Amino acid sequence: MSSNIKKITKNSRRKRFSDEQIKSLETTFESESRPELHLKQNLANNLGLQPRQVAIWFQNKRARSKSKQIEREYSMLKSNYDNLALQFEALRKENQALVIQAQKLRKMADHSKNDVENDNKNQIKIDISSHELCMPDYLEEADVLNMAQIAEGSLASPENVCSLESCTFLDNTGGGAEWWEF
DNA sequence: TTGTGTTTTATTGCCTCC
DNA sequence: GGAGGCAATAAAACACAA
Repeated sequence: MSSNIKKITKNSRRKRFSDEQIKSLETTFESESRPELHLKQNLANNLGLQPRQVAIWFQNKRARSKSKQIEREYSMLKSNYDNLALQFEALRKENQALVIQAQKLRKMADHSKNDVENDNKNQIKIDISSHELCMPDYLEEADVLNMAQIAEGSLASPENVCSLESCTFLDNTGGGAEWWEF
């Protein structure tokens, strides 16, 4: 900025526009943010301003409007991001739980596979109270289990009799397998 | 009252369009 | 090449806490 212009600026003591002037400019801006020359000249005449001042006001107003719009968009994007981050964290935890569950199921599946392989050997021995029993082909695992429980006298009533499906045999990894010794 | 931060008016330099 | 727009910036005016 030249010193000449600086002097002019200092001497001419810039004043803020009146409320009425601002209101009129704002109203025009709402309908036309880039008014043509003749409209700016009309506004200047009506408001007692220089056309140059009106042009500068619109220029500055467009800049303010643009930066406010950017702020709004930023806050919207930030809000969306925060929501997505929350959803991501919830899904991450759910995924973690499912991975653990899958590992347990895989272990259980491995145990079942071993059982089937051992069935095929056609020789199953059960060690109950130091007695060793062999399980014939026609016996199911549940039958053997029930027999073992009966042998131990653990079945106090008929309702305690359970099948393979209803028992927790497969749920306790390794717990039920202790009954079998091959 | 004064120091400081914010808002508003104005300038400058660059770019695009006709 | 001139007119007009935009980004960056200066500087005056204003708001407000200490």
